[in-house]
Amino acid sequence: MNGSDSTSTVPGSGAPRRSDATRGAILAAARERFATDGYERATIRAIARDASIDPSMVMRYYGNKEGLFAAAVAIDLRLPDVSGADRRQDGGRILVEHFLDMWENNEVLTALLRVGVTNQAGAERMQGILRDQLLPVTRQVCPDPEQAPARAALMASQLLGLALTRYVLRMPPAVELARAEIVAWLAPTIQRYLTAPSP
Amino acid sequence: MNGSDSTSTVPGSGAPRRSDATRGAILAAARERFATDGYERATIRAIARDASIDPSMVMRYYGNKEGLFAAAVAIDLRLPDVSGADRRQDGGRILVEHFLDMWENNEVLTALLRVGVTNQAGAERMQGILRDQLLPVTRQVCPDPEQAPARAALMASQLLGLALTRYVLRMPPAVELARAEIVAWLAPTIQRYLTAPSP
DNA sequence: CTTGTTGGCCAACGCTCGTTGACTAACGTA
DNA sequence: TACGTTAGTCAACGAGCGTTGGCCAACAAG
Repeated sequence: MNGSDSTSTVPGSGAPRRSDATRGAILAAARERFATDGYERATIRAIARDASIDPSMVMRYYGNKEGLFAAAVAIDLRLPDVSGADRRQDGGRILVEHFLDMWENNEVLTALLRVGVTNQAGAERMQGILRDQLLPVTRQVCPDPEQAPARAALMASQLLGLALTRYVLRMPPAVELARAEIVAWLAPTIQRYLTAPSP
Repeated sequence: MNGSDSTSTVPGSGAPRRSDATRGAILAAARERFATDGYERATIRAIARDASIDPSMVMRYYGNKEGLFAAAVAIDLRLPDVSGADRRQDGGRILVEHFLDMWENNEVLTALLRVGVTNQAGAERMQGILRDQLLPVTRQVCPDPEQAPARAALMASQLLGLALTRYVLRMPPAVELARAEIVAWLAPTIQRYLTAPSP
């Protein structure tokens, strides 16, 4: 729905190609299929059909299915800075709200979660996001940097668990929770994992 | 590893069949494959190979792949009673410890989580477990029974999130958490979702 | 206009899958 | 011993998959 990217893979790099529209259509279709079907059931043929091109084009542009997945799923959580003294005490709420925004506007996150569960490359990609994006934020804020990995893992468990039950498994009571309820319940949890003294 | 079942589907019902050993071997192999590979990549041929029989036997005994999955994955969480006045204040810790025991001794849980993410029938099975097993316990303990679905969903999000990061995605910091650490961090969270006044 | 390059389609390959049905061996009973 | 039932094997089917290579059309540069 959003226009985060449409044509060229890396905007402003290299010469624009005549095929950029097709490349973009393939990536968009791939993201949607991976998000709804997971890795195995998202077939190249179905993705090509969605993009209204021939399956062989996918191979030409992205090499193979794994290459397509790698190109389609690039995630930048754009985590907000919560290291300021005024924001530190509010980090839980800020992070929960940010995650809800992300998950509800970006099908790539659903795609990666679905793929990570049945595909080793997908699982490693998620490990990388924890390590390169969530862990640094945690390290900046939590009391003892040595505890940062454990605290980041706990935060990931709660945030991914919410995404799992609400956006992937679509368990009715999790779907029916209002956004404000989720924030009210989860913010203290995340805040505790982030800054509370270790129990 | 545990001997919760070995031969006949429903112990003590119907006449024992000569093929009960084979049926059991098929179910055991199916559970293992579904747990490690998920639904699509767990092929009937591989399961039959593990059980040292012909793939057609699987079809004969369980009809088709969905039937095999339904027979292989039957989950009873055996949730402890935490409605007693003395246990109510400790429900969080008791439930977290119980879940850890379950997940570490029962590959069926991993199988169902892996399958639920990419398979509609699996997702519905998980919804049923929330509804029929976790929800009743929550309803008995939480202050306002009308809030039970929301509270149960919150508990499920944290507990399934831990299982996801630790047992499925195997994120290193989540794997390295000691059992006591997990209990110490998660018990207050679950306790709060269970009994704290709604925020 | 010619020619090289790029974008795209088509038909087929080899493979694996779930599933089927015919056939054989072992068993239990009379 | 004879026979129906059960357990199991074997070979094949149709379909869908990822992937390949050859071919044609549109464009850009000389």
